[in-house]
Order: sequence, then C-alpha cells, then structure tokens
Amino acid sequence: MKKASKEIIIIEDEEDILELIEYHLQKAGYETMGFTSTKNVEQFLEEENPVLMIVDRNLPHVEGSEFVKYLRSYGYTIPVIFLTAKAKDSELEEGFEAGCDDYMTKPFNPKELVFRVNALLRRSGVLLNEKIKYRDIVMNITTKELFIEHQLIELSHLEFKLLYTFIQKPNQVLNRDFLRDEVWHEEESSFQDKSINVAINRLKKKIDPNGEKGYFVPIRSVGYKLI
Amino acid sequence: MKKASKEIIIIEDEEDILELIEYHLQKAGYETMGFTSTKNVEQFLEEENPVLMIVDRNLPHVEGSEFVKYLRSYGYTIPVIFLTAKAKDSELEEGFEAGCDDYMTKPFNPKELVFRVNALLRRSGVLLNEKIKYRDIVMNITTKELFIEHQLIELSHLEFKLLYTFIQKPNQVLNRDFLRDEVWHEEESSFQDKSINVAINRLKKKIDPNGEKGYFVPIRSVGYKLI
DNA sequence: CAAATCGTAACCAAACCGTAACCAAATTTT
DNA sequence: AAAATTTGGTTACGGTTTGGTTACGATTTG
Repeated sequence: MKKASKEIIIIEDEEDILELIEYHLQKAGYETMGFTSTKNVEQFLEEENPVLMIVDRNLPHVEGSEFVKYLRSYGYTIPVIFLTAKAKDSELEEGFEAGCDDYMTKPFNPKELVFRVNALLRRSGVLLNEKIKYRDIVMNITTKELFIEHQLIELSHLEFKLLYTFIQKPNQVLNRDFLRDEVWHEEESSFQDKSINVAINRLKKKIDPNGEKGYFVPIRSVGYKLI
Repeated sequence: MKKASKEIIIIEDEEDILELIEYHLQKAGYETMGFTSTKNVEQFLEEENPVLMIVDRNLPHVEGSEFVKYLRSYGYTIPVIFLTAKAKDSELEEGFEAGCDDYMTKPFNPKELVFRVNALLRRSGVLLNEKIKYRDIVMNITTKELFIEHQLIELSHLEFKLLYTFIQKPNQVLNRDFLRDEVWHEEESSFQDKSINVAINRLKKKIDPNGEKGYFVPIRSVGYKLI
C-alpha cells in the first residue's frame, strides 16, 4: 500500500535530542523514524520511501558525512540536513561536499529545523504533490491516482476529469451545461445530455459498486451533486 | 544541461558586503549581478535567466521577504537565500513563509555561503547529481552509464535522456507535451506523438526485456509514469 | 562504409465512450 | 387517483481513439 503521509528519517545517537526532533516534526505533521546509528538505515531506505533525512555528524562507528557520501555514491538523492555540535570550516566543507542540503549547529532551535525541513521539501518537489480530498476520496493529480478508503481505483481519463470537477465543488449542484463545458469541452448541439448520465453512472459504478456511499445525487432537470 | 552560464543575483544595500559576496561567488565560478535595492530586479529576472538570488532582508524601501513573497505570487520559483543581521524567531518564520530556501545570519562565513549556494543549486536541478537511483535502477550522469540490478545496460542517447527525465520524477505522470519539450525539444506540429510511444517501448525492451518489472505505465490519453 | 539510431507508417488489439433502446422512478396532468 | 409525461438508470453495441509491435529507410555515427 502507498504511504499517504511524509516520513522523515532521523539519525541521532543522543536519545533526548532524537526525541525532541521527533516531537517537533510530528507536531508539524510528519511521520518520523528514529535511528541511533546508521545501522539498518540503508535497508529502511530500500523498503520505505522516506522524503528526508536528518543526520547527526557525530555518530558512533560511522561518521555522518561519510554515511551520506556513501549513500550518494549509490545514487540516493534523498534530501539531507546535517546536525553538528560545532561547525569547523573544514567540517562544513566536507559536509556539503558529501552531498548534504542544509546544516544546523547544536544547540539549535527546533522550530527553525521544522522551517528548514519544510523549505527543503518544497524545493525538492515533495510538497507540490497535489492531492485533493473529500470524504474518503483522495485524488492525486500528479500521479493521476484515485484512492477510496485508501484503495487504489482505476479510472479512465474522462472519469477522472469528471470526478475531479465534482470534488472541487462538493455539495454544489453542477448543471449539465457547466459539465459539458468543463469536462467535455463541447459546444456542439449534437452532444447529447444523456452522455453525461451514462458517464456519471459508469463513474458511480467504479467508485461505489454497491451504491452504499451515495456520492452522486441527481438533481432532476438540473444536474448532479457530489455529497 | 539546462543553462550554459550560471548567474546569481545579489540584493544587498551594504556595498562592502555586496562586493565580498560577489568576489567569493565569482571565485567559485558564478556570474554575479549585484543590486543595492529591489529596484530593477524584476526587470532583470524577466530578461535574463538567473539561477539563484541572495537577498538581504533589511533593504531600503521594500522589505526583503516582502519582495520574495511578491515574486513567488507571480510564479517565480527561483531559489532564494536570505541574509539577515540578526534572526529573531518570528522573522525566521516569516522569511521561510515568504518562500525562501535558506537563511544565513550576519556576520557570515563567505565560504559557507558558497557551499549553500552549491547545495541549493544541486537540489534545484541546476547542478547535476552525478548519480541518481530509483528502485534497482542507477544512472550515472557523468559517465552516461545505466545499471539495473548492478548490470550495465547500453542505452542510446535519446533513451538515456528519456529515462533520466522519468527517474527525476518517479511516480509522476509525464504528459506528451512535457516529454516533447523536455526530451525532444520539438515544437513543430510535424512531430508525431507516436514517436514517444515507440521510444518508450524501445526503452522498455532494453531495461526490462521480459516485462517483469513494469517500470513504465501508460496513462491513456495523458502520457506515461515510471513506477 | 557498416552499424546504430530513430522517426514514420502500417497493422492489431484493447479501451473508451457516445448512442440508442428500454426500464424505472419521479412529476405533472387529467 | 390514474394516466401521461418527463427524467434518470441500465445495458448492449460498435465506431473511434489509443497504445503496442514491427518493419522500413533516412540519417547519424564510428
């Protein structure tokens, strides 16, 4: 199953700092996965799909920037923020050389860390992953995926456009003229309004096969409403 | 790949700091364009194609973060690094809120600024990562080598560019117009969309001869997606 | 000059979706 | 209240669109 929310890896051997970071990131709406050493991190990267990594540079066994350099050499492009006790010039250079994106010096302001995480994710294109939600429907525009109750459902292009049009204006009655313009881009008089009925009902059958949810309500002699 | 020369805008009213920054950036191989106020900057953005902006927050007339917010509202996505005399918590938040990518406090280490510029440009796709990995695909951009399950696979130039375009945006649907721009650089109406199909399928056959991996998913009447 | 590359066209199969026919429910008319 | 009418639901049909596959040949590359 696909991950809905964004997961952040934190590698930090001082457990109180690890907890502090996890607390603030979770408050900001992220999932977190804490590690106290680099062990098992690579396996986790393979299996899950974290969006960002916060790495202490002073780790037991493996130095943080060495670890990131190692990951980069294998082609991992995940955004990285380094944490360090005290930044010497040479260390700084080494850190950025290893391929980190940002650098914070302890003691740091946790709020600033969250700001930097947000900014970096924005720049990495993670946050622009446009999603629109209504009830238990989630539409992802960039991946053209539809989830209902977290279940992936396949729609045709027309059906996707149709549902997208309704989900942007839930609880509003969309009349047939509007739908014809918005979804079909037709002006021809040859276009039959009945086509809208058929399209709606094909869509209904796909997103609610048993008709339990009652997403679409026909408004007689006007159009339809998504409730 | 995208830009021949890399030009950086610096907006800083203290002339000695401006010069200092310009000196270090030029030493690092960048072209610079200095401004002592936000005046004329927008015009410059329109005409030239700078890759990054360094902005002092305390500018005469217009506040730095206001200016960036203004630019963002007009759709400019150029990476921005803020400079500030002293960072208060609230100012920091305001700055990141306005859409900046990084933040440095004066007095700052000019070398660190250069590091941060490099890192930000790498993340923005202006500087290329040497390697990029997705699933069991590893592409080495500098050597133009492709490894799948650590096996070297030969691709033509077009196929490499095509795969590279997709691997930068995994799980996203890339539509035919985008691909034509990005990979083929064609605007001519003579170019047939069918060429994209053929190219994709030639690529598919090379990277997954038995069709077991299912890397490319056609999204009917839109484009393709690399999963 | 031989080999590789890549756009084009032809053909096929699958999907998509408008249409029409018919049924059911709602609404209006008588 | 019954009949007529309107409107939406359901289903099947088939033309059209779309992507996959293959072959061809012009052009590029070594």
